[in-house]
Amino acid sequence: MSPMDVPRPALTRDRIVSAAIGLIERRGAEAVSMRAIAAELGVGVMSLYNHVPSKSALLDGVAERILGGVEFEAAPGEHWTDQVRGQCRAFRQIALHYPRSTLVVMTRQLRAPSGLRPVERALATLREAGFAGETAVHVFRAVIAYLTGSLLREVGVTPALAPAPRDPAALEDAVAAGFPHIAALAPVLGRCDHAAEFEFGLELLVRAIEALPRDAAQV
Amino acid sequence: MSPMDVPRPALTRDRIVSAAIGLIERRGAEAVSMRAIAAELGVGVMSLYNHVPSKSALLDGVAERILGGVEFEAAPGEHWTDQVRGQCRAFRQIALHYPRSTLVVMTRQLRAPSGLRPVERALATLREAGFAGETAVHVFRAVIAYLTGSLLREVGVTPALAPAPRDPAALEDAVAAGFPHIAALAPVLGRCDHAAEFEFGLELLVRAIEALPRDAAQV
DNA sequence: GGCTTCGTACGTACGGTGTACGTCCCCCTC
DNA sequence: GAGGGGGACGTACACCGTACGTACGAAGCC
Repeated sequence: MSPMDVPRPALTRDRIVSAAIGLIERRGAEAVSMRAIAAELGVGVMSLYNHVPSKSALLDGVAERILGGVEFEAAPGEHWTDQVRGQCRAFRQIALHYPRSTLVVMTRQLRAPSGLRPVERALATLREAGFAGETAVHVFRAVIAYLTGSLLREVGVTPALAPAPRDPAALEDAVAAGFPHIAALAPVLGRCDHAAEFEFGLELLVRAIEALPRDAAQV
Repeated sequence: MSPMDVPRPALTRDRIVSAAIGLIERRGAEAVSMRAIAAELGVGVMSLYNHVPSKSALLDGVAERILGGVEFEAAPGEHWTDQVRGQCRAFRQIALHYPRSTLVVMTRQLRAPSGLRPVERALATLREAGFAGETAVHVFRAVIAYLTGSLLREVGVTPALAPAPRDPAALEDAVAAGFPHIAALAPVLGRCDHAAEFEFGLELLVRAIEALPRDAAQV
């Protein structure tokens, strides 16, 4: 009959994940509910559970999908420090592309390959740069920590101190409350060029890593 | 009458905040509900709203209380690099003292003085070390990013890659899936001494900051 | 072709959430 | 004692995740 002539595209885990991502980016992570996703797909709520065991697993799928979209391939002859920079910037790019999903992606610990591929690439770069196993992991974890903090700030999960002292009243309050340095730096604290801050800290880290002793320096 | 002879301690914003912190630490942040807090205090749910305008404001209070408990005073003659280290470690101490509240504290942007005091102390240290305003803020933000990422990992909000390859099967999977470096480093990746990792990255950052040009070096 | 089987979509229902609203009662002031 | 104000409380609403039972359409078998 006619309902068969307009078959909706089959309900699928992939379509559900896509709808969830769209919903998060459009209306925020806390607006995501199974009902909202079902409505978006024009489908009953419980039909989702035929393809996804739980909301938590669905969010795992969101993280996996987003993480899988990063481009991690390095230019062949690139210096290892530039490879590190490139991998960090690749991470930043996806975070900016899916800003409101960033916290979701970062808080899910996934064992799936899409989560391990960036780890593999980073460790490869560091070991080829001449860092022994133990040191490579230390460096890796330090960089990850910086990345996590930077990106969570940039997407607004964590405060940036940015729009605070826009008005002079807050500034007066600051100096009156015994915060002279904050008052003095208010114009600088009021702005936050995320790209510049990211590069500043990244350069700081890369230079520090470069100064570390290596077992077998190459290139 | 007799109900007056056993007067419950007056319901108070402070007591509500304390109950919330206790609940978060005992049963996790997602177990916090107005009903659970009220039950903990032996009180009706809606009575809470006489002292707290909303759950969000209550969580602000939690963040404020915890942040206010940090000890930021520096030893007088201390070198500025040791002051930086000390302030970072102070932050880590509260994070470890309230592990399950850490995400709540970090994701709330508060304008209250208790949130600004650590900022003021950090900026004072950096400016006294001879960093001009702009640079001081850049350095401050880089350190904050590292702190955020480190502590969120340590309290378990963000994955640590730690207990993954406990069993040899996962390791075999890793090498089979084309992750040779992960496989090779599995024993190192399997452990994560958070204190050591924290100090490693902190040292990396402090040395890098020390190498930065300063307008007026002192001490 | 007829029958069975199975996967998927769906409606209903339960226990949870934050909180708006109205009521009641105790205590303080006059 | 009378009046008033503030805090404690119960109820109610809209929403959440999801367990459970049902109904229907396609596929396999005789």
